Amino acid sequence: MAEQDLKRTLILEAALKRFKRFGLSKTTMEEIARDLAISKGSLYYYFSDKESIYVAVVERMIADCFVDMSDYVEEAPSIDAIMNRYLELKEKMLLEYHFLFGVNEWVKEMPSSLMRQIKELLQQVETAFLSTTIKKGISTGELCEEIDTECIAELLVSVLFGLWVIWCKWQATSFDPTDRKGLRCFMDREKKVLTIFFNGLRYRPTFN
Amino acid sequence: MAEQDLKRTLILEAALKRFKRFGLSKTTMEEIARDLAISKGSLYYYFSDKESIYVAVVERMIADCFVDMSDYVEEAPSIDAIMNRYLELKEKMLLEYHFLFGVNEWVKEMPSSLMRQIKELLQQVETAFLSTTIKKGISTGELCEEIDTECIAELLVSVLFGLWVIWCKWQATSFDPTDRKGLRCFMDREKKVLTIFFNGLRYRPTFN
DNA sequence: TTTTGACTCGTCAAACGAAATAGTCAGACA
DNA sequence: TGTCTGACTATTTCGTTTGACGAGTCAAAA
Repeated sequence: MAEQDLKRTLILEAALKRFKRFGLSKTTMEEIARDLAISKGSLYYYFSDKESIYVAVVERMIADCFVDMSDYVEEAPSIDAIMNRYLELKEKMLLEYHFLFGVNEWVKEMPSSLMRQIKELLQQVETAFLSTTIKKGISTGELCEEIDTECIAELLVSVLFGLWVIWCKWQATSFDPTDRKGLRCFMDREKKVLTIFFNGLRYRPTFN
Repeated sequence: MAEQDLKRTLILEAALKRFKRFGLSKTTMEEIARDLAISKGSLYYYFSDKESIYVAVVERMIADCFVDMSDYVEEAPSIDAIMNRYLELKEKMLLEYHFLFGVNEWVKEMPSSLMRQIKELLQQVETAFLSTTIKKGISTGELCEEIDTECIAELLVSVLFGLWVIWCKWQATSFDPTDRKGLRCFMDREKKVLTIFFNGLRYRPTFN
């Protein structure tokens, strides 16, 4: 049993390496198997299909990334501090996991149900994080008390996601994850939006 | 000369009717000509190509829509009032001109240079409008004085545009402009974002 | 000067075959 | 019994062809 889990983990690690560099559609089961010096059939012994490997990989990755963040929210001195660390994390994620998420595909085509699922997962985690952040802000008196936390967190996630999508789609000819300067510029926009947005949550929430 | 202008106007009106219902790619020069009971060749006497007709149509339409808004900004009692009218206008535009802008295409494919042009135009006008709105807000003391008006207006346009794109792309299976309920829901989000955003511009702009 | 309709040419989408790849399974092995 | 394999099938994807449609031209007519 523990043996099985170990094997699964090995497979996920090998898969991650491939997905990270080539994305979902450009890595084959054959290749993953070859990297591990096993046969393709074995992969199907541990995982029901390619999608489930992919989902597992992404889940692990997201969990890893956000574990630190969640811890940090507890001890952070202020909303601004949380935001800065959040932006750092996001920049690193965009840089490193651009192909894993298959951003290219999201931007061009109609999203497949799998991609919807991944996007849902990512946004859920992000919403949860922002939600606790807002709650913390309220408890420390930094933010206005009358905020519908969940709703606003979700809205903010949408805003950030939208900003990202149009960035990928319109700014460059095709989004180049290694273009540090472009990414910088994008992160700057995100930062500005976050700042204004949170500033807007401090007092007088006139929305209903 | 005036004769020519009249003819051009007639062509643009006929074209608008078609574009509005079927979009750019699904209306042919033949059809526009037929509607006017003239030959296709005549169209090319007045316009160099299909694109230039399309651009002219869109320019007219945008100008028509924003003329009222610009006037209203002068006399409006408050930022909130402007926003409400702006949202009304936008809802009407989305409902009526959804196909004219070819939103479907934007969302799916890589944007063509024509679509970039149209998007640029639209955003330019919208930025100008929001910019004057912000300036007005500053002059009446509603908003903080230290705002980089142009920059923030542009940012806000991006945010709203992003919100719209992801709405079209992810929410429904395919965006249905006649789905009043969905549109309502979307406009609500826009309103919330605008409210929070402008609230964030009132005091303490801690962004640099 | 304006209009026409027959003409060309490029584009795009359906059709199709071939190659690549996901997924299956009966049997081997420990 | 639990794990693994490689040959097998089924499906997806990709490149090519082809035919139709529509943009744009132009010589001639009004």
